[in-house]
Amino acid sequence: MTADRDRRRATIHDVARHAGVSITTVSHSLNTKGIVAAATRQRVLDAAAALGYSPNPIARRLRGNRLGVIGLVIRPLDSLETYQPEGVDYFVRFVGAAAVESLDRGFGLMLVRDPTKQNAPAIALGVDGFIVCDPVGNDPVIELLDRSDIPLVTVGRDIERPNFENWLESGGVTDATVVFEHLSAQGAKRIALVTGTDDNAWYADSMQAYAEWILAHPQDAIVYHQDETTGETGGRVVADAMLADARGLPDAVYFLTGRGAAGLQARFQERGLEIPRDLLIVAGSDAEQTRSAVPTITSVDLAPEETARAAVDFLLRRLDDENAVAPPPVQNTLRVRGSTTRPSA
Amino acid sequence: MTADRDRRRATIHDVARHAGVSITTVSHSLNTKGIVAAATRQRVLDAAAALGYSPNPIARRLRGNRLGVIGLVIRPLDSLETYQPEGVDYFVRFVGAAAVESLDRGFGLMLVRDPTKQNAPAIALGVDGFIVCDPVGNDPVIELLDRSDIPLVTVGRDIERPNFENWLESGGVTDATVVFEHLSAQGAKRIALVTGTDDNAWYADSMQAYAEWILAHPQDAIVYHQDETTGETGGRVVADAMLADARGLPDAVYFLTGRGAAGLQARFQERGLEIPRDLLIVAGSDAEQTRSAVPTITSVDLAPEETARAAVDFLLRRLDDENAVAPPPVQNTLRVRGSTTRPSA
DNA sequence: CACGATTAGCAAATCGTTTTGTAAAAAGCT
DNA sequence: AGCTTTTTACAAAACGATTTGCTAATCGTG
Repeated sequence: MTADRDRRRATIHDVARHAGVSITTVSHSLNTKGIVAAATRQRVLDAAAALGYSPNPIARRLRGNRLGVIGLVIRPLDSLETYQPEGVDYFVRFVGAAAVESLDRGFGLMLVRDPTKQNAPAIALGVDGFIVCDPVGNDPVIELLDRSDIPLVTVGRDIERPNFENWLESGGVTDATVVFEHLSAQGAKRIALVTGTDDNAWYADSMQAYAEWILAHPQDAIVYHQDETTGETGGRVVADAMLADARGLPDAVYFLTGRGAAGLQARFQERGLEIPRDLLIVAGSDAEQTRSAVPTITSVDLAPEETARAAVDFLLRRLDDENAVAPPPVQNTLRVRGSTTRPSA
Repeated sequence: MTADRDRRRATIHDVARHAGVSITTVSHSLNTKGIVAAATRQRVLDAAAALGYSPNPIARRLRGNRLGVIGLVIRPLDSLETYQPEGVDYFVRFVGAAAVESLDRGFGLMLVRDPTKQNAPAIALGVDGFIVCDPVGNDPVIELLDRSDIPLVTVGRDIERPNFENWLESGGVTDATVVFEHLSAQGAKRIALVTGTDDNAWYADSMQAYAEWILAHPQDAIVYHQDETTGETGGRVVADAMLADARGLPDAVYFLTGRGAAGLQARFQERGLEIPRDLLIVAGSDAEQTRSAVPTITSVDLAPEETARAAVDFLLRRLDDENAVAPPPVQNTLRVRGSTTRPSA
């Protein structure tokens, strides 16, 4: 089952010898560079085919060419000490779609941890380009890649880097406004917002949209921040905090993380509230927990697949043209479900 | 925001010049090879730190060292003309867990399409090792990697390669037997088996277990094969075929793909059967569709996360020790749900 | 002080490509 | 024939590391 002869992979030298020419001529023939007589070129091609030769991508890259790999960093997963993506629906779907799109375009997709960390695989800085998903403010990963002259594209902007332009919109002001309008249409008068604790654009934009909404529709500002890594438990904690709040309960909650929203709903139900009769709930990202909760929870579908494809496409365009411009934002949609559908309506 | 000077990344030569030594000494100092005076070594280390030097992984790899990347090929996704992983629960979870485990061990995980195909990224053959998930019989990918002397580990064996030993068990004879026993305990007397059309070990082992079961518990052999890429639609097709079968309906169906099982159940319900009263259903792999169907469908949990971690660990061990031996099979469990739970029971 | 053993450090080869510069051969022109 | 131009092909220099010899310098020891 092992290689019959211990013959290593054929190199350009083998092809040259086999065709009776120099390695220069081989290289030129294969890459249609330089000037090579048609007959010679054919001879080289035949020799290459006979030997099953394919150029070594590593050697090629060393000389300055492309490796055919793009790196993907998912920041929110990164910041955790122990990577724990289970149930993090959005990222799993994002990775899958990004992989497919890259592969279809002839690139491998490499998943990498924060490349600024010491134990990061060294190859991280050898790839052709990077996609950074949901960077934090003044993200050191952007800093590093930028300094290393590696093209990069982010999904969601770095809120502390107004001059950085290579980013795609991913959920933002409009999304949040659509949610508030929906809640309002369902009769909500006191809307609460719950974000995570990361310093990213998604949270910042949602906060801003909330502030603007309140200005136009006066009510108490009810905002909670809950560490996104706490998942459903975190949602329960927020529910308890709301129940203990002297200002009284809101009549609608916009919880940005899907798992958190599910935990919040479950805890409120345990404490005797009926959803959606007593309280409306919307999750800012769709997740299995929002789809399988009872009642099912209205969620923003952030369209991770489409976003991933757009990100890969944008990066690949930038590889060829440094000045390629970002595509228009991906259209997200609100999936209205049981948690905001009053039986009467 | 761009690099202030167009200073490229520092090389070993820069460090050597800065420290006033030769590049040999730099290399030796950094890798603690050779013999270097403590003072010199410190000087080199300081210079390297001052310049922010880190060795170029590509150059390193060219000389024969490790790249720090492992490749992952998911065969069932590969065989499709258009990669379409949506809803394929098992693989998405597998990829996520494999990525985490690799990253934690200092390796990047690169997703690759069938590297035997022409348009595959060239780098595919430059990685340190490969994991191939669910190889088909006499898999050309194994052939290629083996010939290229790239260490590889498969999840599920290649059924036509009895001598190939570097594989992990993934669902097999035991799983299927457990399912048949469960169905039998719930009163089933005519069990049908539905596999996909791929030529892999999972299907083959299930077929064999079925054959053995029938031998011990005489009944008609009712076996269907349905292209796994057809998803829920495929499940409906099988249901219709069973309804049209002159031998009459089975009283239990073991459908290996989760989406297929969900489609089958839905179609039977449309045609007036009540599940589980009239027919028991078990899915061979868990999926969102089996969890959210009504009733929920009993499924085998193939433990993709644990399997992925075991595969990465096995491969990494084999990188260091060619003779490392495969770990024991991962324990799968049967998640009993509504589709096989008779209210009476 | 002479001698072998050890310690330090360097030049050069190597990995497999691409690219640059140059020389030889062929062709074109008076 | 003698000269310039165009073709064709090659040798050699990158790319950035690791590793192999080899030469000095230092150290013990009798």
